[in-house]
Amino acid sequence: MEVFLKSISALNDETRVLILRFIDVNGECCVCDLQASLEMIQSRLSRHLKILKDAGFLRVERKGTWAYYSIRAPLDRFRSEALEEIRYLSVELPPLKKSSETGGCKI
Amino acid sequence: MEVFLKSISALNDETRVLILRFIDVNGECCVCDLQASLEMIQSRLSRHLKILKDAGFLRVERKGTWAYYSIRAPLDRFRSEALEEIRYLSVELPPLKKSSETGGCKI
DNA sequence: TTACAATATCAATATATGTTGATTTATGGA
DNA sequence: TCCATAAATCAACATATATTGATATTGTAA
Repeated sequence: MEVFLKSISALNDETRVLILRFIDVNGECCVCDLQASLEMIQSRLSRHLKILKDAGFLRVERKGTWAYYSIRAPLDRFRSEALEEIRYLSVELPPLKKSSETGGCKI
Repeated sequence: MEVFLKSISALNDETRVLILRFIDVNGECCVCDLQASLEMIQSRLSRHLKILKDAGFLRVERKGTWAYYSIRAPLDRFRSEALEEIRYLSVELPPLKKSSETGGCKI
């Protein structure tokens, strides 16, 4: 029950659904890319990324001071179905801004 | 997005997951059966049933003063997967008390 | 070591959601 | 009609969660 509710409550927020979808579409992103692309302040983004990671949807890989988030693989059946459902939502997704490649973050 | 989040937020509560599972296992139940079986006060139960109904998981059929709730059929793919997931949770399910058959409700 | 950048966490506040007891609505019977 | 029962809704309160700005942590380079 706990694990199920953890997955569910992680999905129970429009911001996090957007983040999941964005990473699903664009692949691995570092936090500052997400900040730039989704126009969210850092503490807010960091919080939601942590919730999605703890619920088993995302994984993090640290490279120096950067943290790269991607969809965790493999996802179990239910999380996979949830992600599939999110793929079919009509969401206006902002374009990816690769701030980390075009001259560093400094956001 | 709205519809998806409505489904998710309906599932985002241990009480409602229990109610869903209980009705899934026992079939159609009236509110006073649920009250007796799950030991919940009426207003609390009624609230959660409404949320599950509005989210598309349950349907109601009124028979006189009684309201009978059952799993809505057919469920769409995602709701169906969610229900399937709930079937595999290790939940201690109280036995059904058919108060409505054994001499009326009067709870 | 010091400084700085990226990220994580904390504290305060605002908003949403759950619980309860009281009230209201709807239905059926005397 | 009047009353009783089942169920829904309301109001007050408690708890949980999101947002923000500030602070702490971590890693890198001078």
